[in-house]
Formats: sequence, structure tokens, C-alpha cells
Amino acid sequence: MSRKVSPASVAPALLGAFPEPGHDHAHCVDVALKQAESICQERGARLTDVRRRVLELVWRNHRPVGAYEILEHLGNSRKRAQPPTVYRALEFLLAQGLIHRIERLNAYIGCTAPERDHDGQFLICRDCGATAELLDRRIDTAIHAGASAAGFTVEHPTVELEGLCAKCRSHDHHG
Amino acid sequence: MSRKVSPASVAPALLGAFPEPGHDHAHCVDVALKQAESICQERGARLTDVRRRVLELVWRNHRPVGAYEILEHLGNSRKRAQPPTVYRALEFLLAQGLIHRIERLNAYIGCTAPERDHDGQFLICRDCGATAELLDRRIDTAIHAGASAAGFTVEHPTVELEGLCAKCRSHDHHG
DNA sequence: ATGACGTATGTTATGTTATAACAATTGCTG
DNA sequence: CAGCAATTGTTATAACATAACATACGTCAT
Repeated sequence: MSRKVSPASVAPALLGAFPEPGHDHAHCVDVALKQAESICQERGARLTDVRRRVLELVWRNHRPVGAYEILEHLGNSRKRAQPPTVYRALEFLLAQGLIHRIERLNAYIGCTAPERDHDGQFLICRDCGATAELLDRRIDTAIHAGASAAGFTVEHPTVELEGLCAKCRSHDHHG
Repeated sequence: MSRKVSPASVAPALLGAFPEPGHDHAHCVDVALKQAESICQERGARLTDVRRRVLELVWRNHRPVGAYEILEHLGNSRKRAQPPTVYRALEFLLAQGLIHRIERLNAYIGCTAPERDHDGQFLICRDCGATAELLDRRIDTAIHAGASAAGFTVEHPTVELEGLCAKCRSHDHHG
């Protein structure tokens, strides 16, 4: 069992793509959790039980998930967790680059390329809610160029693109 | 007095630029209000008293302003306005393209090019809070190209770039 | 002018998202 | 196992936003 996971072998084939309707999502979750373990171990960061469960819940599907939605599913039969528990876990996962926050939606989504330090670009379908992460260097380049023309240095770009995914666009046309 | 205002004559020299520290801000507000009047008249939209006052408050400075901050300044000596009053005015101003919402900050900022229908790109200084609007076609192009490569049609891009403006960057270096 | 209608605003209550502050627990290290 | 730092639990509240219904206002046909 190699501890160091090569990006090529584990990266889901989702970068810039929307998942197929019937794909093996358990596999997506599995990969994400394994990557998280590996990354945290490398860094000496502690992927505790709460944090792992929150990460798992963020990965329940390929849509951004709200903190309170996570909270609902985090409950331990008898006692419900409180907001700070979830927000602290989210804060940790954000800091480790394991998830991203979607500002438009006040929601969180699993990162598909956690090995790289980056701010992604997000394609958010207004119809089905599916959200894909893009890592487009041309967009980055254009942004940095445009900003520096105004004397501005970009540190944390937020790029969230609402629109229609291919599937929903074809539905709209046909139905 | 011409009713139709040519963009060239009124557009503030701020597109993609941060305002000078000592600029005549009363002029910025004045221009914004006049443009708003003109645009609403053309469209048969009613720029009522509440709406004009909210627009004026959004333009108090070149930083995004929160709804509750507006609320505080909207009070009429005796009775304070309620949240829905402000939110409804903001909704109207957004619909008319007279202001933009900054998602990262849950805040609103005056649009510097209200005659054009557009989603701007925003440069937000993390140090001084000053925020400038960019209308960079290269960024738009890169975004649409990147998205369509994933089969995605962008309808409403959100581009909010946090970083350092020229002034604050030089302060950082010197001090 | 007046009544009917649509738009705008006032008012009350509540929903949703997020954090402050402090206590208790856990895990690591000497 | 004592001491310390990191994590989680718990209580309360802050910050942002909207639902629902009442009132006022503008305008247009009669």
C-alpha cells in the first residue's frame, strides 16, 4: 500500500466535466476520502472523525451543500450536533483545500483536485444544481492580466458561473 | 436639457480603475443619480424616493455596502425603516442594473456602467475595501470558452477578485 | 371626482447562515 | 501521569434575508 498517491492515478475524471447520471458515485467519495487521508498525513493535519464525516457529507453528490444540510445528516441518533461543529470542520477542510466554498450559494463542494493549491472556477447548473470545477489557465491568465492593468494584484479569485449544463440545455430544447 | 445621455459624456473615469483618494465623490454620486433618473425614465421604471435614497447610500463610497448598513442610514429621525424596505429597493436597483451584488461580501455596490447590460468583474482590495468594476472582454471570452469546452452555457458569471490595490500594495512594501 | 386596479411601501414575524465565548474532552509529549 | 495544545461540545447571539399581510399611492376609465 503506497502512502503517496500519484495524482494521475486517483484524480477523478471530472475536472471541467459533469459526472454521468449513472456513474459510480461511491467511487468518487472513496477517492476523495483516500486523497484527504493521504494529504492530511503528509501535512501532519488531523483528519478527525467529525471532519471526515463532514467531508463525506459534502461529497454526497456533485452539488454544493449547505452547512445546515450537513448538520441534519451529522446527528447521532440521540443528540444533534450544533452549528459550530460543522463550521469548524468546514473551516479545516477549506484550509486544507479539500473543499471549496461557493459564495453565491453559501454552500460547499468537494474539491476534485485537492493535491493542487488553487482557487477553482465553478460551473453551476441553474436547472439541476450539478456543479463542476474547472481549472482553466486561460481564465486565470485573463483575470490576472485584466486586474494588473488596473494596478491590482489578485490573491483570491472567485469565479462562479451560473448557467445550463449540457444535459439540461438539451432538455430545455426538447421539452 | 437632453433626456438621452450619451455614455461617453457621463461615464465616470472609473471603469477598471480605483478612484483617487481625494477625488470629488459628490460628483460620482451626482452622476450615478442622474444616470439612474435617465435610465428609469427611458424604461418607464419608477425611481421612487426610497429607491433613490438607497441608491445614494450605496454610492456613499467606493466600497460594497451591506443592506443593514444602508438601513441604519435610511432612518427618518423618528422611525427606523425595516429590512424589507431596503431589500426591495435593492432588488429594484439590481433589476435595473444600477447596482451589483458582491456575493463574497453579501453587499452591494453602485454600477459604473448602468447603461450597459452586463455582469461585471470586481476587484476588491482586502486592505482598504475599495472595489472597482472591470468590464474586460478578454476575461468574458476566456470564461465562455472554458465553460463551453465542458458543454456548459454561462448565463450569469460571478467574478470577484480579492487582492491588493496599487495603493495598499505600495504601503505594504514600504511599511 | 371616484372607484377599481396595480404598484409600492409599511409592519410583524420568522427563516437562514454564521460566529463569539467558554467549558469539557482528547491526544500528544516530556 | 502532568502539562499543554488542539479539538469538540454547548449556549447564546449576530448578521443576512424573506414570507405574509396591511396600508398607501398613482393612474386610468367611467
